[in-house]
Parts: sequence; structure tokens; C-alpha cells
Amino acid sequence: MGVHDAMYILGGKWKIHLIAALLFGPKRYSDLLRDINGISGKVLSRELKEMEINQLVKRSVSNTQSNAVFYELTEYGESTKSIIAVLAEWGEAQREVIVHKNNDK
Amino acid sequence: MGVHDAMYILGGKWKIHLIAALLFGPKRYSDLLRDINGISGKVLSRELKEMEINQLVKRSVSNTQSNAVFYELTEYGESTKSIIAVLAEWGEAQREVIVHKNNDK
DNA sequence: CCGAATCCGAATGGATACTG
DNA sequence: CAGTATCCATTCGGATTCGG
Repeated sequence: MGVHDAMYILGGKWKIHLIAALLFGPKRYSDLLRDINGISGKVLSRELKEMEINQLVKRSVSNTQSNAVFYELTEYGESTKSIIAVLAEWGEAQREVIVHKNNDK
Repeated sequence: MGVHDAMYILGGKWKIHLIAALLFGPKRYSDLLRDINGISGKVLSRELKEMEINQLVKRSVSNTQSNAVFYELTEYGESTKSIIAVLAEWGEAQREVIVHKNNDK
């Protein structure tokens, strides 16, 4: 089933957020670290690497400023725009229904 | 932003799968346990409870057979159909691109 | 049958220090 | 700056047992 495949690639806490952050163009590692609330450097690195392996993002080193690394969506990554859009729309409309999560205790 | 809200409600490993499993009508706890591959009873209970709190599903006890508990999507839960549909479609189309995940080592 | 409680190992993830 | 490595606390989650 397709849902499972999609979740395998897009699942986890951060991938959707990362894609959303990259929707409007390339960003540097440090920009992503600042823009995405709550993510740590270690986790950001790992997520980006996974997404690179799965062809969602492209990593490139600036040839003018050294030490600057940019990430951008591939064409494949951009094919998730429709998903992000639907998610955003739904989340926007239904915001007031959120209560809380159960905390296992 | 709406994406964050949506992920807060639908995030985690199982919620999307649970919604997909309930798309075509109510199911019993034991049916879900069997149908959803890899989930344990403990985790299934917790996920269902969270979804109940957030109004995605409705829990009801059969009045004919006792000890039978059914879960079904609420109207609100059904409003996620469009999300599931887009995810399924995308996952279906892009299946061959999957490679693997990075394992932190 | 449904699910809560307990036990316990595995995986996750933050903080920090370090390297090129 | 962009990561990697290490340490460690927290969380997750499976297996089992127990109760309504």
C-alpha cells in the first residue's frame, strides 16, 4: 500500500518540517538549524542525510564562500508539495480541535 | 503554521495507518491488532486513546456482544481522507525511489 | 475480549566537545 | 561553518501478567 511507502520516506518527526522549510529555495545548514524550532544539530544532520539518500534534497557546497553548505529540494522532493499543501490546509482549519497527547503514565 | 498542527495530531508511527485501516468502517480492537502489521497491544491502546482524545475516532462498546469494543472514525477523522489519499497516491507513484534509511552509525 | 500495569532492553535525542 | 563523536537521560516499545 502506498501510504506505508510514503510514511517510510516522510515519517519521523522532522522530514515534513524540513521540506516545508525548503519549499521556497535553498537554505544553509545553520539556517535550517535556526528556523526549525526544537531540532538539534545531530538530528538535523541525520535527517538531511537520510533525505539526501532518498533523493529528496540535494546538498551542495558553495564555491564562493567556503564552509557554506546549502540544501535544496530536488524535483522529486518538490513532488511532495501537494502533500505539504494538504497537510497545511487541514492543520490550519482544524487547529482548535487539538487538545493534548497522552503521556504514557 | 498549519503543517505543525497537522503533524502534532497525525504524527507518530501509527496514526496514519490507523486512519487508513478505519476508512471503510468500524473495526474491533482485536481486528486492528491483527490488521496493522507490527503494532503491539500496548501501543495500539495508547494511539487509540490519543486519537479519541483528539476526536479522530469514537470508541464504543457493543451492546449485543459484551467485551467487544469498536473504533470508528468521527466526522472529523474522516476529514483527513484527503490527506491519506494524497499520501497513498504519492507513495504509490514513487515507490521505486526508496533506497533505505541511515542507521546513525 | 479489552486493556492496564509492570518489567526491562532498545532506540532516541540533547549537550558538549572536537575536527577539518 | 558544518558536521562527527561521545556520553548520558529519557522515551519507546515488546512481552508478559493481571483484572474487569
